[in-house]
Amino acid sequence: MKIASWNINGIKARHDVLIEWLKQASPDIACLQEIKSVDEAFPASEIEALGYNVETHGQKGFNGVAILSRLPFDEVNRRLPGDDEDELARFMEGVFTVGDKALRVVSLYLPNGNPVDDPRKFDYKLKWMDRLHAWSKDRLQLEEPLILAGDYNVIPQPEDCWNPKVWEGDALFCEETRTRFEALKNLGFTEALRASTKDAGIYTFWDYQAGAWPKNHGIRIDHLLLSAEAADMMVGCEVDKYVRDWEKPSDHVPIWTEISI
DNA sequence: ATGGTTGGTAGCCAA
Repeated sequence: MKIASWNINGIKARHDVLIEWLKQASPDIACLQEIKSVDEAFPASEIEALGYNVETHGQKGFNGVAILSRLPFDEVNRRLPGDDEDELARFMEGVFTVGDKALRVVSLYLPNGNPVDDPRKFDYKLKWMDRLHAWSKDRLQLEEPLILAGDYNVIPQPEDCWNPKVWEGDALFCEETRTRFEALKNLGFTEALRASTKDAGIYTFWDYQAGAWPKNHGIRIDHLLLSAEAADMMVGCEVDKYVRDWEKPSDHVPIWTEISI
């Protein structure tokens, strides 16, 4: 079973590119971020025609996540618990049945957090990470295959960006952020890409600005975290870098893992 | 050091 994550940067602008990628990559489950659409306006018909069930958690203008799945949804849970005031659409969980097993897949869009001197941004990010930690700790007690897929806005290590000096002090790379990402993994998650390769210079995002893509000035911020039960079944993990060269690309590219469930 | 681009939206904000 192939499970993917992709920040598409707007479903309206990316619809045709998404359809083409779904046809070529043929994921069983695709977690999308930054759909930038309310649920009622999400263009689901062509996606459904390719055999996908579509569930969204959107809002007007920005943010918004979705899960596309060939398996029927047993359950959909929207919003990350821990702050009733948080209205931003950044988190949803789909629950599926595969054979006699439950499979849980989360599509998450972790706050960017910049600028770090603005508590509405950076503190919000850190608190959101703390909430994700608490939610994950709880879910792991189920001892089920669980995959946290999404745009984490976290550069885990210096080798995950072109030039670490540029990212010093940035909310994506600073100590508070990286420490929390490490703590999340230490609950018992396996980072799919790093279980597949230790190579430096693998990126999932290249800024639209300043020729970042042709210069390969990228960062690795889209991640798949697997519970032990999912990691035991992992066959591989890859980044669909070729999509960044298409017409009207997202600034992110898909990342996916294959699990033998 | 600075500037650079895209998407959603109708202001500029978010990235």
